[in-house]
Amino acid sequence: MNKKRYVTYDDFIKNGGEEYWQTGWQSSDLYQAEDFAKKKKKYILIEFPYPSGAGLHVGHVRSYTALDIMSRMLRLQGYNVLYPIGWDAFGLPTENYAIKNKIHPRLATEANIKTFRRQLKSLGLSFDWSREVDTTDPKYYQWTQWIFLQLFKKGLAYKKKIPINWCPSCKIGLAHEEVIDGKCERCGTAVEQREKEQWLLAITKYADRLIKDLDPVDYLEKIKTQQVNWIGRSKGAELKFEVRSKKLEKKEYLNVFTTKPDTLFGATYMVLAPEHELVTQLKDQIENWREVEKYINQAKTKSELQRTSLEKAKTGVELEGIKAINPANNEEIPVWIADYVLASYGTGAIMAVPAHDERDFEFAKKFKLPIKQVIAPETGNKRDGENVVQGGCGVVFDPKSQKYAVAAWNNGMIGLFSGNVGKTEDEQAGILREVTEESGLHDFLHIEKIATAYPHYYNSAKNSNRHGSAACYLAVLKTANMRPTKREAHEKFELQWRSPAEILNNWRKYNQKNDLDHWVWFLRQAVGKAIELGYDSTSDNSIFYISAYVGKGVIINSGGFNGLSSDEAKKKITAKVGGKMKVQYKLRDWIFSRQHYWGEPIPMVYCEQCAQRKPKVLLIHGLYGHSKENWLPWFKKQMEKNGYEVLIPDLPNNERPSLAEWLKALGNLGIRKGDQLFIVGHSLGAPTACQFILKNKLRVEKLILVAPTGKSQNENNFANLQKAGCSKEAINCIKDFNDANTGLGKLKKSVENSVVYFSDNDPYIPLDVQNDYRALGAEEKLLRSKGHFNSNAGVVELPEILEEFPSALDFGWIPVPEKDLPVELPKVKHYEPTDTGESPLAVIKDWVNTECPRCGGKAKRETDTMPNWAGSSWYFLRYCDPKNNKAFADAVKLKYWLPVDLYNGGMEHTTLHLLYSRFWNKFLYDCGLVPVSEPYARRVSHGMVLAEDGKKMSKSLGNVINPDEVVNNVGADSLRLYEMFMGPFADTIPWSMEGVKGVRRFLEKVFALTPQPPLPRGEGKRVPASGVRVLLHKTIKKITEDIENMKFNTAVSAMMIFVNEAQAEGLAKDELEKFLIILAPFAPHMTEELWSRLGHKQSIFKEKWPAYDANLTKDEIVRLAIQVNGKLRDTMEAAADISADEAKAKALASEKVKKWTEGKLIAKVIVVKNRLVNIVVK
RNA sequence: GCCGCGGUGGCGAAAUUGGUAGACGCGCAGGACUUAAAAUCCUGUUUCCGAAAGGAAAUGAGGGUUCGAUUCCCUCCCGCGGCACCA
Repeated sequence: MNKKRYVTYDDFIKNGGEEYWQTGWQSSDLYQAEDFAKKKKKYILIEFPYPSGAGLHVGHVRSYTALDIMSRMLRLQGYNVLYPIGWDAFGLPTENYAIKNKIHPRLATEANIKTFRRQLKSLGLSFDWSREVDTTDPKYYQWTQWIFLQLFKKGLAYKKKIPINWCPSCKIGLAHEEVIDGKCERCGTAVEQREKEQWLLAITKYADRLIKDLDPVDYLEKIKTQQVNWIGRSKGAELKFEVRSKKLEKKEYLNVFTTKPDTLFGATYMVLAPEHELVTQLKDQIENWREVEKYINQAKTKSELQRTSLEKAKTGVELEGIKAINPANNEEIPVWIADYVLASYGTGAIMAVPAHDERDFEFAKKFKLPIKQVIAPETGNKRDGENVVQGGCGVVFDPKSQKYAVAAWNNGMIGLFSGNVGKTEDEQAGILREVTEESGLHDFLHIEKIATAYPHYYNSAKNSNRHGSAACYLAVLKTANMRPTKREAHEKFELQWRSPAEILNNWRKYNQKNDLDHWVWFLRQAVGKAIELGYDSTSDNSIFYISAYVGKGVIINSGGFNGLSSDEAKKKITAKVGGKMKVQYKLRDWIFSRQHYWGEPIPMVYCEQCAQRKPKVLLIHGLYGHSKENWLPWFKKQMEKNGYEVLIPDLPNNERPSLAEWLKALGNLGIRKGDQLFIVGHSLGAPTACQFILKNKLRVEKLILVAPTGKSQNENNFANLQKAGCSKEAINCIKDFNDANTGLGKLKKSVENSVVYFSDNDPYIPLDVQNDYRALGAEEKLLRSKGHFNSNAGVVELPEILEEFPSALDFGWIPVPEKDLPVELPKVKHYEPTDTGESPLAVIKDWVNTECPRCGGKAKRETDTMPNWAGSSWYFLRYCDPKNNKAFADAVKLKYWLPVDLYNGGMEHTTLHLLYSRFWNKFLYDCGLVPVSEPYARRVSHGMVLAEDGKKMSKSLGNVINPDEVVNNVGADSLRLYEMFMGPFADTIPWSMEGVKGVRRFLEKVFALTPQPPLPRGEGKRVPASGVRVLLHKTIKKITEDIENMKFNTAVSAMMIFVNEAQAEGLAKDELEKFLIILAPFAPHMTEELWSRLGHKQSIFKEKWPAYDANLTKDEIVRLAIQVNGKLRDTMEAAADISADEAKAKALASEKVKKWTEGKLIAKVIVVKNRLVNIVVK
């Protein structure tokens, strides 16, 4: 107990009252989470801070306090709460600070952490300090490196040459997030693109799951949508175009990705990204190479700034001498390069459909390329009994009057001149005939087809519902000479001249059923055309313009596909030209290399000798198999192209094989233990492969089994084999092989990685065979309709399998053995980046030069380091077991604590950190190392705290609020309470020093409420009863619910209301105690002080959260509003749950109400229980 | 341009999700205490008319649905955040 006596709250703050309790808490185990405790667990997590030199921000205080309140309440409610803290300390600001001040980043980091720790402790946050982690601690980053190695082993980390953001002034590669508006964050120089080999993580392989698994978790909706948009999944087709050149005999093909294969007939040209490899490949065939080269170079040096600038005018160059063939109609179309096509998305090439894509449209207009409509918009709403018709309308323009001809109907509506076209009649002739019959106009200067649509509409003249193709023609008048019109034209409408704006205005009134939608669209396009042609110089071209139609509709101008809906046509047209449906993502693989000092070293070694030696692939065929069959020849060719040595032996006796014989034959291939070896086994080759590895004790990088035979094959499968012409003896051989295939569990040790392919329609290998190979711990992949992966099922290529092998860029990259981790950051004199753009580590010769872990020869370490997203991608796992030196965390502890029940962070981290950490967690889950596939059950985010001037706090503006000062002036409790009270937790709110005074006054009142010396139990200034007691229980209920819903601002206000009442009415001791407990999470120091002052020996945080009496939270007397016609005229008090009739009678009896109802008819009385009575009078 | 969020007193904001708009706090005004100031306490405080009683208007603007709209629907304006040639 605090021996000091504080008379006022001010005494308490000024004389170290808060520090006293902080010291007390530190030496207790109050806030320590207990592994495996029987109590229910709750894992509450804040994003761990970056310990910058600026110290703690009041924004940190806001979110940490909020979750502190949550944690404290949960503990009081009996939960075992984990609320940990740590430091995300690698990264640029510290490195820059170190360079500038010539101090080692390690020392700077330590100093900063010290400050942060002191500041956080001064706020009375209930972190479990015994679990503190620091990403820059080798004991921590050892495991960050370890996870990277697992990613590498599973083929998810790979090297690739990619363009990076290069600052020519700092001579350094910049991370995406270091580029602000196309300029270097540090020096403001415009950033260039430069090619560099980088480590990438294949997050795109997880793209689908990162979207799907958002479904069950409780994230704020906007966080989910931001993640989904960032991943940017789109479904489409990959289509192949033939490319021809005048000189070229050999055919080349160009793949494009499109979400709209239904518009293929409208593809009138193709565009490649300037970086597309085909461009340089075709260099000799391109007639205007100089011009093309110039454009490519321009695109390369075009800075990020220029690319993102507002000016988005399309540029491009045609590849002269090159043509592509549209596979839909075999038409020759031109090929262009343009930088509006991105190399990094899809295939880096597009088919351009200007009629149905805005960007293509703009490009086509600028370079005068043909525009061909192939989708007609379907407008209006489908109706019963539609007659199918064909027709259209004419938009007739008179250049002299600058007006358009319309039919003005008797009922006030304006129409276009339109009608049906006969079956044998030419469309244009028919529509012009209708125009002349109805208007009399016939002498035209210019006639042009504008577009076709498929409207549903009601024809009032013919009283029928109609649907069908409608074309629109623009007709520019030469003279206004007239011909006689049809009778209908005299009787029902007359010819008038109007401006297009007037016409649209008129249609707005009559278009309730969307019957005129196609006309609206036609008019926009036709007038746009008239403007473009220079006839119409008065209409507003921001309203009337020709545009691409990007919606759905009915297929036209597409051969046999005409009349289909665009959705149906997608699949059919794709199938016709041999394309395949495909999914694309905006998400790119994660660039994981940084050329900086202050990050985790990437634990890889490059060995020149190993790189020179070609890795071997041994492919073992199956029963009846040989090297010239199925996908094997294709595989050999592809893999050799990729730099592998491929062995596909023809094994003896392939019609009646014996395992011993096969193993012997394989043994003679000259495979040695030191070889970098990959083994593929197809069908019966699979058990052979397994036994071959076991027998020869080989080390294998990756084992790939395709449609493996296994003991789970059943008689049915063998019967199928027999039907296919397989002899009984051969079938017995299969059984022999399968029986001999044992000891697979041992393979795990010598095989780094394994994968098994099955097909969903394999007649011989049932999916049960998966069980036979489970001991391998292999990844299982199920492909669609591949049969038994043989040519009978049409499998002569197997592109999926190529992705299992590292690319040539990865040859020679050897992982550091796990026992040698961590690879520690060496001590250096300078942390500055080098002139060559290499990491500063590259110059530390002692460190860089090392031994190859595979061959023992001379090798060099990777000098790039990891981005600072690495350490933060798994820190929440480490908190569960922070001191473990055998594993990143113990599986059983993870099982107890995960998932994180509540995770709070800033919106700025929803796309990167959140996505990256979900990805790593999923990966570890797939490895069986983490118990949940989604790490965070609930994610919320906090709003920013702005400076008092409404701007962001910044040193240069001098508007920073330092939490230390606030704590010194008013105390930590006031700071905490104010940050909760300032507004909704998720909103951005400016700081107000005046506002702090308000909560401080509140705390002073509470302090004064506790008498000294303490009162005996049950006694107070008044006899305990009624009002205050009821309010207390209501307040307990509200605070409990508000904390759960993170509505801290209203919780504080409810406590203020309670204290105002208690001050006036007095308070019994037990009531005061209950109140102090609910206030305790918000103001821990003061409540702890008052608790001891009331005579308690134990901490208030050892108490139980008070329960409320539900009976007391219900009102006995309610105040009802009395409205007349919805306006408040009086109120009345009544017993709760008063009946509707009584309430009505009572309301009608009110004098004030009578004033308003007198002499009027009471039409209706609405009674809302316990709320109001509304009298409707006329 | 697209997506998401928001617009309520002088200020930060409440409003049981369609039911008495402005709780609570700040500020301001008047008063008490004081020689005085600060602090504290009391009273008032959306705007307009009115001495008051009372009345009218009001939740960015306009329209709609409803007995009743800050809340639901449509159109528009403004602010913030994210993405930005993603085929």
